[in-house]
Amino acid sequence: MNIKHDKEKVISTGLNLICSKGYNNLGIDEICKTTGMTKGAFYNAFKSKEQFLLVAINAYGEMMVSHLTEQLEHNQSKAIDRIAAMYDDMFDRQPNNNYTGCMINNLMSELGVTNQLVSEATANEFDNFLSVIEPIVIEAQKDGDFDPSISSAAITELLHSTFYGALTRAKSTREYNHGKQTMTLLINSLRSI
Amino acid sequence: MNIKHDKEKVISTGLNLICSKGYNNLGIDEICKTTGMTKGAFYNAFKSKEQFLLVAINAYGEMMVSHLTEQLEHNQSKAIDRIAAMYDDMFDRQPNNNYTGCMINNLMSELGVTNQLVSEATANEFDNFLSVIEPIVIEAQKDGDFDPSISSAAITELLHSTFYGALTRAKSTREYNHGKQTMTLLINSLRSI
DNA sequence: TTATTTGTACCGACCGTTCTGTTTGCTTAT
DNA sequence: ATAAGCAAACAGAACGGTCGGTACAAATAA
Repeated sequence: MNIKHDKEKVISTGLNLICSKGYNNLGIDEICKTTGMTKGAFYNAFKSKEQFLLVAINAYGEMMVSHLTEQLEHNQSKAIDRIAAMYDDMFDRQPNNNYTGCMINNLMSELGVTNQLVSEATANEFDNFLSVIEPIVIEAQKDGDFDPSISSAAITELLHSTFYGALTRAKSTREYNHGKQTMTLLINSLRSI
Repeated sequence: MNIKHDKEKVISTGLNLICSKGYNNLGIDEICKTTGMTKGAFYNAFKSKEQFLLVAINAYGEMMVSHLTEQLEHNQSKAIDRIAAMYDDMFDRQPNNNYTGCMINNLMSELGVTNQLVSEATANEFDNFLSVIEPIVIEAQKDGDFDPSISSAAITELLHSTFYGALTRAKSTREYNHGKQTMTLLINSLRSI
């Protein structure tokens, strides 16, 4: 049961490739070559390219959930500020990531219409992200920073949808300040009084 | 000099195919077969698949600009309501379009990182859309519905970024009411007083 | 041994593109 | 009017390359 090129490595490498090149534009050969594994090992570990994608989506989702959780965890600053800082940080990372954006958002867009399994998986991961953010939104409502009469789920969805829209735009402009400003304006508009 | 399969038809057909299948997942053969033309005719009209895409982006952009202009043109209702109605209408169309979303948004996501020409073209079309919407935002500011102290460009960008984010999400959930509610919440949050 | 994992050659299908040859419709000379 | 000449438009077979996936023997573990 010794796997030379363990799944972990292929997944994390392939994940980055999918992020930057997209799914249809990425070949198995390139995944293998980049990882340093061979096709035999790849197809021994995954039954198809699609299944590999589903595994990668899952891994990416878990990664992001723990990243978001960490970013949002309680510290000295207020909930609304932690939310703002999290989105700011996400945009700040884009230049270093060559503006690859978010894998989930990219795949929803590329395969949402044509691949049922992928669209279900990405929709599911999106919901996972919302589940991490919503408690902090509720906290901000309790702080009186967000209007408590508005559904916390609706606010959370608005926040993350806007984030994804601005992130997609950043991919083509290769510029992240507009995105940061857009998120800031949104959060300020949601601020009660 | 008579062109049997005039460009117009190929472009409008191919445009819809790109919208629903994406660029990398769509072959010239399928474009030709769907349009009823042959490869000879296709490559006589376009020098490459990429050039065809650029032409299609342009055609789609013009189509959307005139559509948006029409939707937003002055009528009995207030500017802010026309904006809200436009986004509502856009979501209402999604089920009929099989949740293909917006071609510009899709291409920004799929090719933004890997294709310079396409990312420039899509960024340009996005700006064109903003140019159509911003005057109506200014009108809403004059009506006192949007805060006039906020940059109209920033408000417009926030509106359309959120729209794109929610549209992408709709692709994977195949459901458009969340998107409509998100846009409504955003517009109400932007409403002054 | 026996079972599992790896490396590599290979398959058929499909890709974007180019090719050759044919049709088409306009121009021009008669 | 009509026929020759011509260039653009068309049809669709063919090309080299790449794709996802498989076959199978060698290597490695149990």
